[in-house]
Amino acid sequence: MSEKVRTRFAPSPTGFMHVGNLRTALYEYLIAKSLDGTFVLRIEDTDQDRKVEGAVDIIYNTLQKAGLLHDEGPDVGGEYGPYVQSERKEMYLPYAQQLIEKDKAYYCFCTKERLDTLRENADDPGAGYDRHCRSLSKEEIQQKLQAGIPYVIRQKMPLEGTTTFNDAVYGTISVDNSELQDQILIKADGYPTYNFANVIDDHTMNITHVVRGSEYLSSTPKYNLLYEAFGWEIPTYIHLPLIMGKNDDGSISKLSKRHGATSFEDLVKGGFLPEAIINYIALLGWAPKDNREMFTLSELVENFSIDGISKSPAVFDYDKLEWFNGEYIKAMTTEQFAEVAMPYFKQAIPNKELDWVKVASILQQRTTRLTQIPEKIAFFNEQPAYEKELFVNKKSKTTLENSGPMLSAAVNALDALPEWNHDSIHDCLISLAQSLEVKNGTVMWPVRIAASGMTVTPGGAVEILDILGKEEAMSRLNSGLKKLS
RNA sequence: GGCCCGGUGGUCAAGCGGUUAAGACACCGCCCUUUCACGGCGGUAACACGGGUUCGAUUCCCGUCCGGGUCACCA
Repeated sequence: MSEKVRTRFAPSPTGFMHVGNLRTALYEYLIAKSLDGTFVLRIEDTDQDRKVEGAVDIIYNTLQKAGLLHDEGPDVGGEYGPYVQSERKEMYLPYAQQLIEKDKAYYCFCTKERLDTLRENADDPGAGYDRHCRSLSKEEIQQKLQAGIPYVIRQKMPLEGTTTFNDAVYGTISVDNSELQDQILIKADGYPTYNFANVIDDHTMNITHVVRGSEYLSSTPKYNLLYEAFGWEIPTYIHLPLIMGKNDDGSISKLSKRHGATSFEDLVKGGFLPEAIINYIALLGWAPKDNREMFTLSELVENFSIDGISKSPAVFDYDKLEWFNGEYIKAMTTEQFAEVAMPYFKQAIPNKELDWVKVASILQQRTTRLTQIPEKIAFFNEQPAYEKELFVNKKSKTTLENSGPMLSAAVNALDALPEWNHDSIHDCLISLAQSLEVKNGTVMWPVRIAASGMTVTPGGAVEILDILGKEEAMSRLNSGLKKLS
């Protein structure tokens, strides 16, 4: 019987979802789904000091918004639960004791203080633990245990030889065992360390593909030694290239807060759509066989394959994300766009009821981030003060001298319109330009300036007048006229 | 510093012994146009370096350099 693929996303509840984590979750989801497998969510909360209130909800919300729905997890259940490590606390110690019996682990009674001074006094920055307790006699151990001296359990690394493992993207990697520290498996508070809990949980939850960032590459030999000590089958390792950020000095490093918005929530707050974020990060470290770029989540499932994963780190490019975002915005219907844009409309124009679909229609092609919307439409709410020099435009052939007459003619023609809508305004102004024998821009420019007070606006003179409504439009035009006289 | 990994335009990236070395973003120019966008067309720009292997290396091997990661009672 061939085993079903199972991947897991195992975040710690830190209070935000870093895009690197989200990308890992995405690939885990894609690997599982593209292989008809199961995607599991497991919460890794073994660090009691770092507990953050509400952090688990952020994880749920993010996965939900991103569309990465898990098949098993704390909230949806499953047959391998519990899915929260703190609730599994009791099961780790017996496994660690099993390792002690097999002489693959040992009790360590060293205090934190001793370790600190050890570290301070070391000339070699990579010296690490001196294995002081590794050779304690059985009697000494019994004695200390009975005396209630706090202890941790450490993994007993082989002193010689090498450990080799295979990674689906990086290939075969060998490390000298002498490089490996006797890492802690069980902490003094009884909780397992991440590395230990990971192995136990992945095995007991039947995880077949361990997917994680390449920062774990160098600790993977330790995992393997653990699997081997237990006699467990080693999972398929899939290490992902890191997502980097560019620093001010031009160097790059692991993407972090100083590089700007790096959490899913921050990005959404910054006006990016979840679909665009997913699409973009899917391509950070993976490429399809063809050169396609636009993918919905389900299209990613169809096209994803492990051999398309890249080895080299990728710099997060906000410009490219923004391009994707713009593409997603343009692909919406106007009504859909109006809906997602509504909070931003209300922010800029809290007290007026405009024809929001019309507003959306002039904005949609020029919006790449939703947060750009308020400043673009604020002039509808209130006309900004402007200098009459705005009426001068070379390309439209407008000057301080001819703008007045143009505007005046437009006011007269517009005022006489029986109907006020896009087409009537358009035809009126176009025919005005024709009868005056000037280019369209020569009448449109002054009208748009007077209507908006802005040199750059979404939409042209016609759209703006239409949305403003006749009363407000005429009032603005007339005050523009006053300014020019 | 030790160990591990990586190195194709500014960025993401195809390529997997023989190519005029794709494509996308960004940038620049032109066109369209009632502003700005959108759209269309075009352009600048890359195989880190040095040795091998080979008839032939961006592709394979070695070294150098550069970059990153990792060396916690954090995950």
